[in-house]
Amino acid sequence: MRTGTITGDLVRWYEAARRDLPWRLDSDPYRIWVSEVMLQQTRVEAVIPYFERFMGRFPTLDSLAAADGDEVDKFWEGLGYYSRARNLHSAVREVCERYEGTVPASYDDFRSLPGVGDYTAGAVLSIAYNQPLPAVDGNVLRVIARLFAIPDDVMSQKTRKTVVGIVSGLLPVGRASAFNQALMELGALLCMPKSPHCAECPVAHHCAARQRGLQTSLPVRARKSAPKDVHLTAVLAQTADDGSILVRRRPARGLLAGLWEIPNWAAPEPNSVDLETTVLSAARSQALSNMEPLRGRRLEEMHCLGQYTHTFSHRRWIMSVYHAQVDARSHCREPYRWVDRQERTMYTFGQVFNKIFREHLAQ
DNA sequence: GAGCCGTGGCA
DNA sequence: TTGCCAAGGCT
Repeated sequence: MRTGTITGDLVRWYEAARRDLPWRLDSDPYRIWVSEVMLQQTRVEAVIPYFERFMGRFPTLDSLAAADGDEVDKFWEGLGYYSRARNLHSAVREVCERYEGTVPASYDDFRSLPGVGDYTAGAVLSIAYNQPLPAVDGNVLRVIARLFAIPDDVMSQKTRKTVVGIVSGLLPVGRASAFNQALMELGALLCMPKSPHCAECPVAHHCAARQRGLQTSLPVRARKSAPKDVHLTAVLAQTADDGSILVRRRPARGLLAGLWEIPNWAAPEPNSVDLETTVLSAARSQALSNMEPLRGRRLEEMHCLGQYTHTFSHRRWIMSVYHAQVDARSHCREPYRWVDRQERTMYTFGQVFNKIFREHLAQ
């Protein structure tokens, strides 16, 4: 293998090995921006179908700016980290108002938009405009930590700054786009977390970790704390006449902010020793007191649909789900709403609720 | 700095 | 089953 500088070897490899991804068809800064936001903490394979669908509906920055927020949510449904969609939506509206619809090339201007941090600002401006800015994500932290055998926790701000400095020093003027993408592509295709493919790596001969046999023990990352258990009771109320269900909008801030849900509440102390009938009657009385639209009504029939466990990044829901039948829709106000099967598909739910729908409601 | 904020794949 | 991970940002 012909060898040169890290930068040269990396860019040469990238030109040959780069994947054809939908956001690499051109250098439209809007498309690249959307892709970068979707890719935050999310795998490429998961993003591709979402990106295609999103760009089909919102092909231009203006079309996204003009869209209704609830519709944007619907196109994000299932991707997670929903504040990304809200921030992106609000940011493109700001670009329309303040920059005449053109993604600002100024780092300070672009970086100040909601949802745009150091990484995203560097990535979009380098990839779309070829600006010589570092774009340090998880891939780059790993690749650089190995190439330079950095033994420190890569999650710390200090180490991150070190890596930013190293990348800045390697950045080739005029090839920033290819270089930044090359670092990330290397992390995704060869320099992977578990078993790096060093034999195929274009910069293995530059790699301090490989020389010292440290390639699988680097980078060092602090361990994340385990998600905390939350016990919930949820009631899927449904009318006997047309099968409408009662849904509720979640608060604008916090977990699954602004999305819709099957009404639920903190379960009283979980006591598995209780008889089923005791638990069921408790859920019934809670449903009647906690769900405002059901207050003073009669539940025709109620039974347990099962227990659903859903793990978020920092929390685990253990949710007992009940089905309650009522004769017809009752009066209801926000945040509650009765929706029929067709209307339901227009609302955005967290995946745990969609799973319950899939398993218990006719599609 | 540390906690919050989703999801699905995989060992 | 559990833990780890994947192109982070906000408070």
